[in-house]
Amino acid sequence: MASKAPPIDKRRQILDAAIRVFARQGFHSTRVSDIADEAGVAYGLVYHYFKSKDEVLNELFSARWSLLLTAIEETDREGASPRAKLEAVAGFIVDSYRHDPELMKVIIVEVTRAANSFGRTHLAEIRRAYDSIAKIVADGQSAGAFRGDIDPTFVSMSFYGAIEQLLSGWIFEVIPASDTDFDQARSLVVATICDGLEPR
Amino acid sequence: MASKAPPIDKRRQILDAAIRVFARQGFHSTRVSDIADEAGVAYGLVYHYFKSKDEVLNELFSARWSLLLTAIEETDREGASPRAKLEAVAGFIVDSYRHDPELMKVIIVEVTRAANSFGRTHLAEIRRAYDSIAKIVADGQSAGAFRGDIDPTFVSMSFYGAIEQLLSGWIFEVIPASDTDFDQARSLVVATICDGLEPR
DNA sequence: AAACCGATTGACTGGTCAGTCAGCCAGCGA
DNA sequence: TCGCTGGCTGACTGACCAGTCAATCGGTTT
Repeated sequence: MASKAPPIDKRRQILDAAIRVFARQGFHSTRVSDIADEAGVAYGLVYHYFKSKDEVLNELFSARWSLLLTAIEETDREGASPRAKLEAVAGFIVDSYRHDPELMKVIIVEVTRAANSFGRTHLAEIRRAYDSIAKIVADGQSAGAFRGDIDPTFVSMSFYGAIEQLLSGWIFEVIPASDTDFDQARSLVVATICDGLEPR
Repeated sequence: MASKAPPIDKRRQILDAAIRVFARQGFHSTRVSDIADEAGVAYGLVYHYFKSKDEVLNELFSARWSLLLTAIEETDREGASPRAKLEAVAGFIVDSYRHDPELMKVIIVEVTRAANSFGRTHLAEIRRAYDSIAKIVADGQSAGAFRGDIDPTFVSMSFYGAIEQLLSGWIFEVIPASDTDFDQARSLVVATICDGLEPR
């Protein structure tokens, strides 16, 4: 019987359509009617499932970002070497892009880098990622694996900023994006940061 | 006599007002009337000096960015060590923020990181900065000062991304911003990148 | 078969601005 | 003194679009 199938279906359909349209046109220049058209659904239905256009983006961001936070915190708890932890974090972010470039484009361009609009709304969630990375670095310093004369917060921002800039480069086709490039990028960022961090 | 003083005056007044208002409210949520009010000038005068609201931002960006490009290319031509060159580039960007935080906030938030709107328009100019940095790295590799197994483009993106993320942290008060922090940040980014880059 | 109910539809409205334009005013040259 | 020019003014308009809502549809319960 599975009586409650349809509602979930259409809602998901709208979210998926929104990813495609936001990625293509950007949040500000997509009309709600664009989302409805792309989803093959009536205009009003978008408002049946979501309070506003903003809420659609919020949901897309929060769902994905919480996966990322969980992955980072999980990695940290697993107790590998600090360097391996950073490698895992970089890997997860890069793989997120590899797996669903359109969604990651929307998240980075419209939220993470849109600090004046949606970035503000989600600042606490975003900051949690910075903090988790900083914690990995700080623990690495306590354990003597990283040198202690650098502020972990600075390192965390640089590390995340470097990764995000590489993603942006792929997103806007400033730099080539093949599977090889993805793997190289991950090692590069970690190697660069760590070889600068490790005691000499 | 200096007969042509007034026109330049008001135009500058509008640009300065725009910096303040864009920094405070963001480009999208400032009305042209906000700029006019802030400048103490009639609404229509903005359109006397500028073709559109967009053109005001374009002018702010291009004027400042070309200074940055000149500074980078100048530094490169001066023939110091590759590491010193990168230090100079990082220093110039950080000093730009220290000197005029509001303008740099506007440039980064509304252009550099707004790759879907103004970033697109100015992509070529932005890319020139990446390319200049990549050239410094590539030359460093040829000279044997940097190890050669890393793509200069990747390094350039990571380097710039790290700096921009630190600026964003200051702009949105995620990390503290004192003179000491500025100096530390500059050395940190360069130290991290270079100590990872230099042959061991 | 009749009442009911949530999903679905899309025409319509209200508010918001970017950009226009008709004209004002101050100084200058004739 | 009288145009004349060009910086300057701000009320107005046309376009755009998020969000509303009254109506319809299809299935389920009584």
